[in-house]
Amino acid sequence: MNIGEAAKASGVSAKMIRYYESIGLIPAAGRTESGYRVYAPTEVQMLRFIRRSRDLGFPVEKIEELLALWRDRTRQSADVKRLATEQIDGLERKVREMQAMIDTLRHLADACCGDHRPDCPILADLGHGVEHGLNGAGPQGSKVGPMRLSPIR
Amino acid sequence: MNIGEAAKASGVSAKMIRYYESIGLIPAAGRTESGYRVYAPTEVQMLRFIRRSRDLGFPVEKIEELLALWRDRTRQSADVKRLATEQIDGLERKVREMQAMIDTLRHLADACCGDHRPDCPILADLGHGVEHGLNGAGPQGSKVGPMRLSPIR
DNA sequence: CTTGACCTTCCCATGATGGGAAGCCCTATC
DNA sequence: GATAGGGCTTCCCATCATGGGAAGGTCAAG
Repeated sequence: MNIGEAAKASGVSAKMIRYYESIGLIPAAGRTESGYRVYAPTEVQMLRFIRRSRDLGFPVEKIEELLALWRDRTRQSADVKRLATEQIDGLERKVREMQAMIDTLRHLADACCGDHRPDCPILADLGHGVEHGLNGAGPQGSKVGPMRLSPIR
Repeated sequence: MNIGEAAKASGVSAKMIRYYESIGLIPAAGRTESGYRVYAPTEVQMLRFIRRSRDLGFPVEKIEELLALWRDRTRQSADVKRLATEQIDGLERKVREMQAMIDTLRHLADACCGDHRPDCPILADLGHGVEHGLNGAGPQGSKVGPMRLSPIR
């Protein structure tokens, strides 16, 4: 099985397979006499493992740990579960941040009539940087809200 | 006002101010005789605009458009609103993707007892790549679900 | 005049991925 | 057997927004 076939079978692009090898996430593949990489079903399975982990949002660094646990017959499932719950927590944090952005944006967009006239509360907010009253209840409204979030990245 | 003061006043780091200037997002700042950048309140306001737009998740490319509309007295608020709703749509798409990951992960984590034993449905799923039965109802369950998502990025 | 805090430019790194060039290899077809 | 086309190899570059740091100039307070 050469790299193209392994890529198709695993869902990981040939480019990424080489990359994963270069950073040591997977061991160096065997080679034919002419230098082509050769993959056994075991290695394809490992690539599928990686692909699936990526699909769940795990960074390569964490996938390294997951792979180590996968290979370790004496692992403790608690370690795996911890990685999973940490991943959940990280994703939920990002979701909360983005949801806050969405809430602010929707509030602003709702206030913008979106016609041919130039007046626009969205630009007014961005330019002025004032409180935008997501809590319409008045001046005693708490200052909490979807503002000043750390960037997503 | 030098770059450090402008950074503090706007919430944009000096490093990023220089970067924004280098990519043409903001016009080149004035200079003192000795070469220090000088910022007027107008420019600080523009930086705050950028900072706030970034906080709402807008990429620099879109901020360029927002700034252009901000400066354009003959703009149509519909254009601003379109940018905002596109941003909302993009964020919501990402939230949905992440929520699907969270759902899958939570399902797997719930099935993992997380003790000292090596048996782990999380690793079994990642390694085997099988259906993981989010719909516990049986074999007739639909195949839809939080699988094979495009990466977040 | 020295010291420390600031400024300047320039280079490098991130994380995961793709694009592309230059060159070798393999297979099928003529 | 020659040739064409597709696949493989390595190497470099780009992304996107941000930070780190080095080398060197500048400013203000003591």
